[in-house]
Amino acid sequence: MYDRILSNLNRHVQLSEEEKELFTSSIKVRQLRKRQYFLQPGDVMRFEVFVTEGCLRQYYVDEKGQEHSMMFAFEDWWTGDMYSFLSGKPSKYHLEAIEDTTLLLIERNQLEQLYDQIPQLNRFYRILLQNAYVVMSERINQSLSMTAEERYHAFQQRYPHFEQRLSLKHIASYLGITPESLSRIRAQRKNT
Amino acid sequence: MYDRILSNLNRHVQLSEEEKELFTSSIKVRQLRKRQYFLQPGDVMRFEVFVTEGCLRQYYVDEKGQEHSMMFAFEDWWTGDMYSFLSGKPSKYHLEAIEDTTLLLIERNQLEQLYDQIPQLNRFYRILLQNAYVVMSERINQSLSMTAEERYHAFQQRYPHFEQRLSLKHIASYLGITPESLSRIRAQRKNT
DNA sequence: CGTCTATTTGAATGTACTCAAAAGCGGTGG
DNA sequence: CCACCGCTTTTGAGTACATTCAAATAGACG
Repeated sequence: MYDRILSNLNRHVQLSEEEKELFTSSIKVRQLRKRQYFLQPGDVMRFEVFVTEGCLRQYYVDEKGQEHSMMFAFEDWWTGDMYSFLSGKPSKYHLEAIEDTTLLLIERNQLEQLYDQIPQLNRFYRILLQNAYVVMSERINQSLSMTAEERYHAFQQRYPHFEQRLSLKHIASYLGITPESLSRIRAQRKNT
Repeated sequence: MYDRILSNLNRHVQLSEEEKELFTSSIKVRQLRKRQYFLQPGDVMRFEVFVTEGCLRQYYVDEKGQEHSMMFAFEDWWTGDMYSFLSGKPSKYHLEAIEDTTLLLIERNQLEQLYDQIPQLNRFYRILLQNAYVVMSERINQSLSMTAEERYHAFQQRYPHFEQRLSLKHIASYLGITPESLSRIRAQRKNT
């Protein structure tokens, strides 16, 4: 049950058995079926979310009614809504399971306690966040310097396994282009 | 000298006098004149950087030779290159003073020590990073959902004071458009 | 003052979008 | 198991927004 999250922690910190015990005892489990929502706009995100199975999509619907995928979290990824989680204010995002999904949850208060009880955890979340930040910068970089086609290929290279598990529509909304455009980019590729 | 950085710290953590002493004793100071570089591609970023006076621009030059501004750090902001700082690998970015600038620097090793000596500092950098992350998400959001013109107005609203201190060219490269386009957007505004 | 860079303006071009319709695919219920 | 419905993907035609290239103007700095 907790193997995946513990080995995830273990990438950056070594915890004692008691610490592991303490950590896992703060975890809640949540099952979602495909198309179910974990969070919708207006909700407050009260948890840190770890995906053990399946995939969550975080997306935003703009004033024009367009969906924009901010991130996909497959098994072994952390996700959530940092802004809402920290500020306690309502989220702007949807968090939707795009496959049958299992989540592990840590509530905010619990996490604060854990920070005190397991000092290493500060380090762990710092590293997690730093990595997330670097990935984000990379993405901004790409949105500034690349064409739609280049962004698509960069996406394929960085996340080779995503392609099979995501619909064209979802990938397009992550890249910031229309499904039609992505379809054309793909078609073009095949004929070269 | 250290007032600005100490009151910056004070936003999120309360340090004792000894802790402040310890912290400031790890700081190096660096003066840059307008157009001087603090970092260039290939350099390794060895410092956390705090701007006390002036402004640093972080930018990236892509394969086509285009400049893309990733961020501007005015007085009272932290900046750097997270990726290079953490990994010890060469940076892709330029860090250029666009005004006469004063920087406070904390070397990586020193910071690691400070984390141990001043546990609160973990908290401080976590919050700093969380905020930076939220700002970044916001920016990705905008690049996915807004036109050039909308991004420009969002930029003006969020950073009303930047406009006077940044050139059109720099703003354009931050928004991901050409200087010509931004010039036209501005011209259009005036005639309505 | 002269030089260099930044900004503006114009015309032509291109990339990606919108709208529309057809084809493909998957799931559901009879 | 097949037929149907809804959703996804593809394809086409016309359009819009932003780019490129070029040249003129304005501004900054020595």
